[in-house]
Amino acid sequence: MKTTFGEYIRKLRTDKGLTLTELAALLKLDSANLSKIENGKREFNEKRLDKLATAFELDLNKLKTEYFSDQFAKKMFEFNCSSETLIIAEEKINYLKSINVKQSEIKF
Amino acid sequence: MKTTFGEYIRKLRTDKGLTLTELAALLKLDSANLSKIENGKREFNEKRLDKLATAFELDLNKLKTEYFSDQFAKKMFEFNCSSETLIIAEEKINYLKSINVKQSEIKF
DNA sequence: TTAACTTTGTCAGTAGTCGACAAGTTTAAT
DNA sequence: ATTAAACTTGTCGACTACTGACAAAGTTAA
Repeated sequence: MKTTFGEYIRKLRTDKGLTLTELAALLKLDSANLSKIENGKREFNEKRLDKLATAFELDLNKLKTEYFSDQFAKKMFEFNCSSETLIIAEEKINYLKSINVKQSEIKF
Repeated sequence: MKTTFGEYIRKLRTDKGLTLTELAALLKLDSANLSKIENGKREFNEKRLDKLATAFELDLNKLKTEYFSDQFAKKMFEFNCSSETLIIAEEKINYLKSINVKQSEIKF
């Protein structure tokens, strides 16, 4: 699982013996654009994650993990972020969750 | 450091006794929009990170850590991602780096 | 060679972001 | 209570980036 998201899709597709055109149809997108996605020249739109999950009978949560980790890695690579960024990110998620709880408490 | 990026800016600003208008001028943006940023209703554009660093004499790397961790946390919170996402992200960064090294080797 | 598959380039349409301004609200001092 | 400064919120046009679509070129394997 250390591949990019594009490489990941490609593997899924070829393992199932599908052509770009066939998978593109399932995902409701152009085969040329799917090619670009697999080669990392376009982004896969997160709105299509559920379609991808159904196409390959995958767990959506695993897919989200694969997808968003890819997004984050690309950003951090591009901007040369320290690996501490991910640690702080985790802290912030908890902070956001706690805020959310508080807000719910106030609301109801 | 468990705050959002907006709260982080606000703290920096108020600690220095600056008004929105004053800081906005330093960052070359509208005070109304800076208000939205501090309140999490608009994004802080990453292109302005260096201006922010100079305004508060901060280390740009620390600032990037703060900024991108915030971005990632928000995404993960919004899409309810598993915390495994961050672990996989770290693996992928190493993968990207190794690819990059290989490409450099080929190129030169 | 030829047919299927894949890659690459381009472009118009569209969606989302950003700067700017106006109007409204809050805060603090008098 | 009045005022002024600080802050918030809503809106809108301009700008930018993303997306779908198609054509054309390149690759692969029979």
